[in-house]
Amino acid sequence: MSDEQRQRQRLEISRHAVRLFADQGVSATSGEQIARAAGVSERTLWRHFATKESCVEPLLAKMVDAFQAVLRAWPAELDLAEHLRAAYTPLLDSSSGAELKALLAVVRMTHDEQALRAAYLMLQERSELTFAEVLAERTSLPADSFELRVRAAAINAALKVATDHLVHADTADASVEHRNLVADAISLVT
Amino acid sequence: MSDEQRQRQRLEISRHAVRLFADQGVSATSGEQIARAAGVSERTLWRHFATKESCVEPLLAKMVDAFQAVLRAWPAELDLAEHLRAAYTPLLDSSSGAELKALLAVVRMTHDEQALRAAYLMLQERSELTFAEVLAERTSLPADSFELRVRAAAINAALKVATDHLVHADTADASVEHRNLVADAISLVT
DNA sequence: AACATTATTGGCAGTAGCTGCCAATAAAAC
DNA sequence: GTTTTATTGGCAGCTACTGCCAATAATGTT
Repeated sequence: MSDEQRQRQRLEISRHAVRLFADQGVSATSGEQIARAAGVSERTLWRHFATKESCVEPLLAKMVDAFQAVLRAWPAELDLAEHLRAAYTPLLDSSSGAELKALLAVVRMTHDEQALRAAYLMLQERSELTFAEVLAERTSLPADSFELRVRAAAINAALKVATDHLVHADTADASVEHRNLVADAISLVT
Repeated sequence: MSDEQRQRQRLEISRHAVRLFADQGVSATSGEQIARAAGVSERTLWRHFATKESCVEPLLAKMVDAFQAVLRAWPAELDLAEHLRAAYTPLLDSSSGAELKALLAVVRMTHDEQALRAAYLMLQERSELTFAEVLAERTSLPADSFELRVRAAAINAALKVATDHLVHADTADASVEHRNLVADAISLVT
């Protein structure tokens, strides 16, 4: 229960941080500002996040979770790309349109602010690990095998490129576009 | 010419930084120490590197360069994995055994020190871009195409996983082992 | 309901990574 | 040999972050 509270608070802080980052830029936003906006002392802010850039993590993690859920629903006998095209509508489902816009805004910001990009890549690598776990359940591969890790990394990389690509030319319906890009990318590496 | 001098100095600083990092750990090493060890003022250190972690970049870039050279030598009609198995001995050629050990030590350190891992991932992403350029020359794919970027990302991810895997169980002849791991990994995603 | 215990928070002081600014020195151009 | 230009160093300063202790809130016990 206590842990759940903590996650909620982290997400709350994350929202404020992302809004400030989007409004003023990352480097122009101080930890003090984030703390004040979130109604918390600076000291506890740093207890929740190691760096100010990592404040975006809880929000981004929602995207990762959504994708992970799709992976979990993947029947082992089907082609992954096809499954994605059929079942991948998680962002529209699990979050409001505003939230999706915020997510894309963060990813877009990572292209200008180096430190934020680094935080983004760190999160991606964590997601790679969870993808590997899911893959281990859905396939016959051993959980700690080299092949599994490579495949998880490839899927992760495909997801990253697709997301970056979408962010640069964002269309009317980003969610549908993202689904297709991800499916295309993954069909190339599997 | 001036730029070449600059690169040399960066590499020189990088060596000292890596040695200090390996000896005392990253967080226990201060920018002042790095500067003093490299015989340069702290101010100019920060002119050369944006963060102390990024001091490892010039050294790591040598590994990337080596791999890139192998990619460049890839005949378009051959299977990439086979080509790698035949032609991939760059680390032994281009650098001394001590330098290879230093490289692996850095990669190993990235697993304990978060900030260093972030710097490592940033470098990897830069290498992804250069891989894409080389691929554009060696294949018939358009230089800025989505498919090309996905393939470059997959190769990059495979290289990363293979390197990480090697670092955890380093054998007597790391170079040969690395060649095989990279070739295996890439054959899975191409 | 009152009290003891434990976890979470805040304030304060301090360290260190980094930046801007100007003077000093070195390199290059002429 | 002098003017110009690029590189370096020193200093001051900001802020991201940490350790430490007190305060408050949450939780459990009787």
